[in-house]
Amino acid sequence: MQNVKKYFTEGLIQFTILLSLIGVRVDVDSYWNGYYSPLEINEGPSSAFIQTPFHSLRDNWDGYSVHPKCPELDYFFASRRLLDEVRALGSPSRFPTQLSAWLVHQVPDRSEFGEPPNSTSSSNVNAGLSSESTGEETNDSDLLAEDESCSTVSARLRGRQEECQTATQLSTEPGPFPSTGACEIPKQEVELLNGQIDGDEAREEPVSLTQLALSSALEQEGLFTSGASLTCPEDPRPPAIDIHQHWSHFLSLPVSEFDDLDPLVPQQLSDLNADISSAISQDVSLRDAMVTGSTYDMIPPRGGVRTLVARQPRGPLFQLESTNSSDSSPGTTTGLAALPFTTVVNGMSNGMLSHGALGGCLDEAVFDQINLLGLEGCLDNMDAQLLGNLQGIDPRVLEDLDSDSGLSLESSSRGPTSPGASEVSSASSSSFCEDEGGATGYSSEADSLPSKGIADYDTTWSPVDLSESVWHDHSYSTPAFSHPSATTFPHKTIKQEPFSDEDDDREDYEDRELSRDELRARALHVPLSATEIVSMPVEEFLELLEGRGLSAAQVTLLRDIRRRGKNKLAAQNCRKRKLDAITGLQEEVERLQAQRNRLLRERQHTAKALGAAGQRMEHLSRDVLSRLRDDSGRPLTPERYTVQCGANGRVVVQQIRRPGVASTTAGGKTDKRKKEKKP
DNA sequence: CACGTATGTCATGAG
DNA sequence: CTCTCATGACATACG
Repeated sequence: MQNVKKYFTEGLIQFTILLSLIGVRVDVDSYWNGYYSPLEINEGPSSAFIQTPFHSLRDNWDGYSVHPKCPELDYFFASRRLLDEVRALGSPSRFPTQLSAWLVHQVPDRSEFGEPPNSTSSSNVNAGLSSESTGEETNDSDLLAEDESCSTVSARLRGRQEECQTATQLSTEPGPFPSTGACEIPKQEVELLNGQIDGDEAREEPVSLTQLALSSALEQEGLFTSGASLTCPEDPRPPAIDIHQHWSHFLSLPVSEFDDLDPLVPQQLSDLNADISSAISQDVSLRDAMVTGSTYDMIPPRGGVRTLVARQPRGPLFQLESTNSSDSSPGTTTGLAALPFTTVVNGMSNGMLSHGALGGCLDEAVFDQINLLGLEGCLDNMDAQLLGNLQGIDPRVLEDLDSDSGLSLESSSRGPTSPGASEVSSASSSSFCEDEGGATGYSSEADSLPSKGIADYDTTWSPVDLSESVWHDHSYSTPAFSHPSATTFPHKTIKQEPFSDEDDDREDYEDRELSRDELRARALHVPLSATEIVSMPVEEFLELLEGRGLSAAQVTLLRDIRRRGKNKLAAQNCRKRKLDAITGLQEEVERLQAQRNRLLRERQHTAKALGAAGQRMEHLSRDVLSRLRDDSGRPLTPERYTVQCGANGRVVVQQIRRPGVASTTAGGKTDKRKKEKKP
């Protein structure tokens, strides 16, 4: 009997929970106010969030003294707590919590319907809850994290319901109830419940509910439909627009139909999947557009977000740029200070270049330039053989210089013009030789400059400066500019590798490695490397320009070298920023895609749960109606009665209105029954 | 040879 | 005004 009442109570509670799930405020107070009114459910913390043993609640139930032996004790507490849960569910906006609450109640229901009861162990219950609430996606950490809050509430609800079940079991046990306080429920309430409630366990009841006990909920529905007749005059068929049918329709919707409930995500799952694919394709497009696989690889990092890592397309520069994103100080020489060293280290690590070999190349380059300038006399201690070899480079050097277009070669004839003016004048594809008839001239100057170059060198630059700077001046075409000390190491690892092991290519190597500006600088006997020219402070640079008695061509060249070097660094930084921005956007796209997938999984999970809730609610509604009796003692049929919630939150069993037939509200009916059975 | 990429350079604007 | 930086555009080298 107690099980019957418990079942009925839980059925009502679950029904109210289900009503709350669809946004209807549930108030069962009016239904139970005859038993223990007022139900101050909203007073104090909800029992769902208190881990108080139910034994302690027995003594503190709003002044009501409940006897521990009372068979209604479990029902009493269960109802109170479950009502608290219903109230705690609150607005429909907290749907996940509500859904979790419903899922919580699914578990004991299952245990009632054949699953092995484990309600006596809260740990077991909680364990079952975790597996229940998460469903088939328990291995999904995201969903677990998302459902953590819901699971917490669910666990509490489960705990409360477990207490109720425990109370039920304890109440059915023979002997004194193990409670500290005395509880007592009026006898008429027990009678009322005995008369009203029955269920599958009703076979335990002696007489009255046998017929109901013979059938399950669905069977009862058919039974009542066929044979039962209520005292209320009504048509045998429900109206077309029936709340119950409406609910049934709502609850009988397939899972996919519940997708429409989410206005924020109106698309169907199939569409969403298509969107995912499209998003992936867009991602790939972006990736392909911005970073081709020939140069970059998308490697999955630890965090799951792929990052761009350069495969050293032409040197370690982009590897440094792409990976060292933190070094994003725009254009600062300090930020780029590590470039030369990194380049050197990388080049050395590759084993493609030895310091000795590079030293030889540098020597050759130096001698080559010296030879070009006719400065052999200044370095008479150099290897004549090497110089002779280097002399063969001269024509090609000149050709290369001639072929260079867009050179901003400020001839001395134009005077020390501003960089812009010189660039405009040099915008044409005129060869360097042709333009450089003056101080910065190269080919023709090679022959005409020796004496002048020697003179300039002697007058403006010290031999020490020349030797040091020339030996270090190999890095203008490389991203290494900042640290002069690093110039002692080879800077050009990109193009050195193919030629480092072949002596025949040294000439080409040197020819390619030396930038045009460096060649010009050497032609003008500027012993400073481009790195030094670019990286030196502006004060020092100005002092250099003004204090050494440089010619106009030298000043112009120095300015251009500095300007171009600065601009080159700026361009590298700009491209680095662009690449970082692209990488960041790509990571953002991936992150959003992952979030979207997670939300889609959550939505799918919710839709499944909601569909199951709908089915459960339909069954529960029928079951509840089948367990109620009208004035004639006959069960209520879903065809003629519906369980609804009023605007005030009251749970009512409403008779289905039919045209021309007066109907009674369920609230009145409920109250009526209560009044009838609780005088 | 065409194409894509990397890099350097120039022009320009802003600080 | 000069210097520096950022950036688009263009040119060139290279695979």
